[in-house]
Amino acid sequence: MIDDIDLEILNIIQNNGKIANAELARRLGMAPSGVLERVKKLEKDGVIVGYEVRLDPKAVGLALTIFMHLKTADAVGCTAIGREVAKIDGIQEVHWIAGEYNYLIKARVNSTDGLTALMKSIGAIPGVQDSRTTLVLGTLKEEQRLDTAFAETKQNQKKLKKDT
Amino acid sequence: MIDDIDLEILNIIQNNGKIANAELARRLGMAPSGVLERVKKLEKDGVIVGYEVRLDPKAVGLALTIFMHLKTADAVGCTAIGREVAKIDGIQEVHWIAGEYNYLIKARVNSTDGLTALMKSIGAIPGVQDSRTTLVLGTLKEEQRLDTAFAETKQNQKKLKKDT
DNA sequence: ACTGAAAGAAGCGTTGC
DNA sequence: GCAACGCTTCTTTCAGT
Repeated sequence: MIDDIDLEILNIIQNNGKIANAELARRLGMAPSGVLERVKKLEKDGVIVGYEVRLDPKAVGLALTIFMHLKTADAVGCTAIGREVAKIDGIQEVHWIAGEYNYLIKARVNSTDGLTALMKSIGAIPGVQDSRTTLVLGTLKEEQRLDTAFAETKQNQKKLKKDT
Repeated sequence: MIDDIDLEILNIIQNNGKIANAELARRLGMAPSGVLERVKKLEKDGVIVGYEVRLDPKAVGLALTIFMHLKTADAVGCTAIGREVAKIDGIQEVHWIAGEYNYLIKARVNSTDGLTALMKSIGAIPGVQDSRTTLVLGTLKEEQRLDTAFAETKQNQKKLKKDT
C-alpha cells in the first residue's frame, strides 16, 4: 500500500522525471538509499510505469493532432479489432469507450497527407465500419501528471471517511 | 535543424527517459560530451519539452478515464473559456477542436463521484453551454512516443522528395 | 524500513583540435 | 562541432540498527 512518503515521492518525480535520487532524498530529508528502495518498490509494483520524454510534436514535423471515433464489428465486450488498430504507427492512444462508437483514438500526423495515410491504414483493418475524425486546432493543456489527491493511502482513506 | 543523429537520440530517449548520458553516448558511438551538447540544444530549442514519469492511474486511485466534449460561448477563434477549463485539477488535456463542440478534454477521476465533482467545476465556468461525456471502458494503448519518421531533417526532406 | 559509509560510475566544465 | 581529461556529484550496495 502507498503511504504518504510514497505520495510525496510521486508528486516530486511527476514534476521532474529526471531528478537525481540524491536530490529527491534531500527534499524528503531522508538518506538516498532509503529513497531509492522506495522508488524501486514503486517501479516493481507497477505504480511507476515508466520514464518518458515529452517532445514538441511540431519540432519533429507532426503538426497535426487528431482524434478519431471508430465503429467496429467487435462483439459486445470484445476489443480484438481495437488491438489491431493500436498497432498502427502514429496512433498514440486507443480507448475502448461506451457509446455509439466503440473506440476513441488519438494520433499525430504531419499534415493532411499523414491523415490520409492513417485513414487508409485504419480502413484496411477488417471490421472497421465507420469513423468520425476530429481535427485539433490547438492544444491548451497536455500533461501526464496525475492528481494524487485521491491516492489510496491509509491517511487519505481516513480523511475521505471523515469528509462523508 | 534536426539531423539524423538528433533523431536517433530522440528515438532512444523516447524509449527510456532516464537513460544515462554516458550510456546514450555508447549506443551512438560518440563521446558523452558531444551527446550532452546535442541534448542540451534539443532542450533549449524546445524539441525536448520535459521529462515525465508515467504512473498507473489505478494505483493512485484514479480508475476512471473520461473524455468530454464541450460547447462554449467563446467567439470564433477565441479560446478564453478553454483556458479557464484547463486550470481545473484532474483535467490532463484540453484541445481546441473543429466541429460542433469547441473543446475536447481528457480527465482522470477516481469514480463517478470524481466525475460529478469535475462536471460541477466545469459547469461553474461562465460560458460553458453544453457537454457530452465519454466513459473509457478500457485503454488498449496509451503512449507519449512520437513517430519521428516525418521529422524535418535534411535527409528526410531528400527522401520525401524522392518518394514523390 | 531507514541510516551511513564507501566504491564505482556518471555528470559536467575546461581544454584542445 | 567533437574528443579527452579531471574534479565534483550521484548511484547503489551492504552492514548495522
